[in-house]
Amino acid sequence: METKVDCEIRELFDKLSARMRRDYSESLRELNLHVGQDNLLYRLWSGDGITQMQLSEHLHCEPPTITNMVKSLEQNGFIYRKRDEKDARVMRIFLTDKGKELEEPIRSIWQKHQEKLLESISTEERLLLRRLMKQMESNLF
Amino acid sequence: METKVDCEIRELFDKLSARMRRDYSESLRELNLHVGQDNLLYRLWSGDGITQMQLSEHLHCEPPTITNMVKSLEQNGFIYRKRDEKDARVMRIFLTDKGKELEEPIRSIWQKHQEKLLESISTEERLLLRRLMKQMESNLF
DNA sequence: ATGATATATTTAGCTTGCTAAGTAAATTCG
DNA sequence: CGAATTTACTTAGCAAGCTAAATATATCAT
Repeated sequence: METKVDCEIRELFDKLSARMRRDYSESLRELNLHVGQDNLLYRLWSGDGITQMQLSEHLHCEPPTITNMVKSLEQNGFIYRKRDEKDARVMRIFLTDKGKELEEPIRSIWQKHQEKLLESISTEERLLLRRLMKQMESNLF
Repeated sequence: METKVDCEIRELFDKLSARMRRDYSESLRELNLHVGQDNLLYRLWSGDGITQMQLSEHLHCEPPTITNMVKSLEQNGFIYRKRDEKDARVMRIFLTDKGKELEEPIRSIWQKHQEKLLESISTEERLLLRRLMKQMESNLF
């Protein structure tokens, strides 16, 4: 009985996150972006010039993943890389104007999807949901 | 204020699903499996011999993705493919013994992760969580 | 100072996931 | 019956994400 509930939660979570990913993917395509790149840009909006290592920590993904994402974003003119002056090992990542211009449209896409996701869920329920998700998050770490 | 809650839910959801994916990935590696392959096998346990098209619908992913997953699982000896006798276009997918043997260890991995995820969350809260997730799911479709 | 170790990034190679375009078989319709 | 359409799958090519191993620079300890 309990196991069944848990299992449905696992399955639901799986289905939901896959579905959200696909939906985001579709919306972001209009901006010439891939899923995940929005999160990287988000980090840069709240502070340019951080290192790939810092991005890797903030986005919870491995350094080679950052290398690839950064390469792709650079080729598309959204960011540029500059070697650190003090430490020649580190690369610092900066937004181009083109990259800065994406903040508004991306935030608007996020909001659109959030609204759709949380439709017909009350404020109290949203708060509860957030609490439960924070609990789950701390369970995993 | 409301927007902030929504936004945190989006971010939390993102972080949680990425984290779960990484954790599953690590556990499944011991079985020589990749994340996602477990779900495909799960479908087959509840009924062998379905077509790639049916897999594609059940797993909510595109036919080329199924082609790739099936190819990889076949090369590793977990499944085999057989052309349909009536319709030469369709491929039917079957479990090998090696594939059938994975059911127990995979279920046990799932359960282990579910327990960790839902630790310290009461049965009432789990039920509520499930309801909210079902609501979100139907919002997206 | 120099040899060993640690850190930041890259490269190679894999799978999941996608789209667009191709192939082959079945079905439909004139 | 035969041409057009639909259906099932494959191929090619891309990005996210991973691991393992390579490279290059810094730092630490002797």
